[in-house]
Amino acid sequence: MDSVSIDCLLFGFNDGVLKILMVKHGEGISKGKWALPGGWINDTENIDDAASRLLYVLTGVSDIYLEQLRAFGEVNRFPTKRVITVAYFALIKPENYSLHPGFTASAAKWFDIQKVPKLPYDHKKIMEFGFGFLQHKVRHEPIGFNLLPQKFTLLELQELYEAILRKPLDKSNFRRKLMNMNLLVPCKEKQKDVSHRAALLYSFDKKIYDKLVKEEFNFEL
Amino acid sequence: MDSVSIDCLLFGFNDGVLKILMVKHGEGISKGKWALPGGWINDTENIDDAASRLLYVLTGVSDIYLEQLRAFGEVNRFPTKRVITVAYFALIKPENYSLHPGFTASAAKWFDIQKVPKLPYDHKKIMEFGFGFLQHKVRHEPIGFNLLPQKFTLLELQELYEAILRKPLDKSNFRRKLMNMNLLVPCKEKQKDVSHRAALLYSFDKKIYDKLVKEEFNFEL
DNA sequence: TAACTAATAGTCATTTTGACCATAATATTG
DNA sequence: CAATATTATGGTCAAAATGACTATTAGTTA
Repeated sequence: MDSVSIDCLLFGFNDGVLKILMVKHGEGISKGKWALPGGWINDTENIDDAASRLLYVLTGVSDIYLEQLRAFGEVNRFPTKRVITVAYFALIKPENYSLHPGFTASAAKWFDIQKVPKLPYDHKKIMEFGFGFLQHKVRHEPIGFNLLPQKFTLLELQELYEAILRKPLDKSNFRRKLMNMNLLVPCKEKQKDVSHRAALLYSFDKKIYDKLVKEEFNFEL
Repeated sequence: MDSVSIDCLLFGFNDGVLKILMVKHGEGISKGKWALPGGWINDTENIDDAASRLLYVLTGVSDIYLEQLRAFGEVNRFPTKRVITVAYFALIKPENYSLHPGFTASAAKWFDIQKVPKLPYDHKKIMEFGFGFLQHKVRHEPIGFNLLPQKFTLLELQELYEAILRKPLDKSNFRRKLMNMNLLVPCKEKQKDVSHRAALLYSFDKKIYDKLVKEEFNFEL
């Protein structure tokens, strides 16, 4: 089973910017290049488990929900032989995971999605597919639980949506729509250390969040 | 490359009922059983091409748009060895394709989705995933071009939606929503041989249809 | 203290929705 | 042939949602 591989596409959100987790290959034909964390599936593990394992040994990131994107299987996507890869997707808070490169990775780093270096194989295609998937997802499921800090302001949430959808949203309408969903619960706390009026902090109502994930939901703004 | 297979999930619509295309295995460990059309990927073909080829040799169905669903890779999903399968999905009009079983298939037949026999491997899981995919798709893309005859009545279209969503829809509201999309063009023809008032026939406006496929679209009814 | 920045709240016309009701056009039946 | 049945088609109406704004508030900083 050396003909099927895994590639992981992890999105994070930081300083108002969408990021992608990449590793530098420490060996093999693409040594020295940055690419998506990935590797070979063992014969004795489910592919979902292989994705978790590989992500962990390469980057140190574990205990996250990896969702399958799809398989990529162009004949010549890999240079030396025919390799089909199954891509996985996740959203996490970068600050909650320290990166520990290992196995075939000599480094691991978050890249601003707009500043990703040239990628080997069809990783650019995978990335673009995954970003499209994220754009679709954000419109039909609540998102943010895994991307924002526990407590956040409405503007931070809005900036997340704007970064994913790549378009400006109306502050007032965004606010109204979110509040009508009952998805957010106000904390008794305010923002600190800002050079203007401090905003109220909110957190997600886990119950309603989970309900909306299942329910089919529409968020066009 | 004998460790990756393809399985195809084809939906059709006939007599107001959703159908699934299945083949009877003519050889191998599941000889005599009905299952999704599928087989092995060659080393020298893209997986999308493998899906088209296998569907053709097994059932005679060709020239359709097959969309990848995802890979299924539980360790024990296949009895004799470790096999990862990539599932494909399509919507077609059964009456437009004559079935010619061949290769490892001794028969090919459309099954009412509610009356599918017990399936081998994880084909039931694949079918359920595909049906969920279809339910999601119908809410966010126009659907029907590949499922309904060239000219159809509004009630036929509504019955298609009801079969997929598995819930009754309000006739008047359905009509209004559809008409406001400008997706349908009235033909100058009416239904024939019905024992009640004949309905006007419609067909899809291909341009608007294609535009809506791309656009992100919302259809909650 | 004035200027600035972002938070928060509200307005309002328009569109969309959901749940109905009414009438029209055929076909079948008694 | 009149009554009945069946589906088509069109309309109503209140409630909710949307999009594009405007206004006010609270705190910072020059």
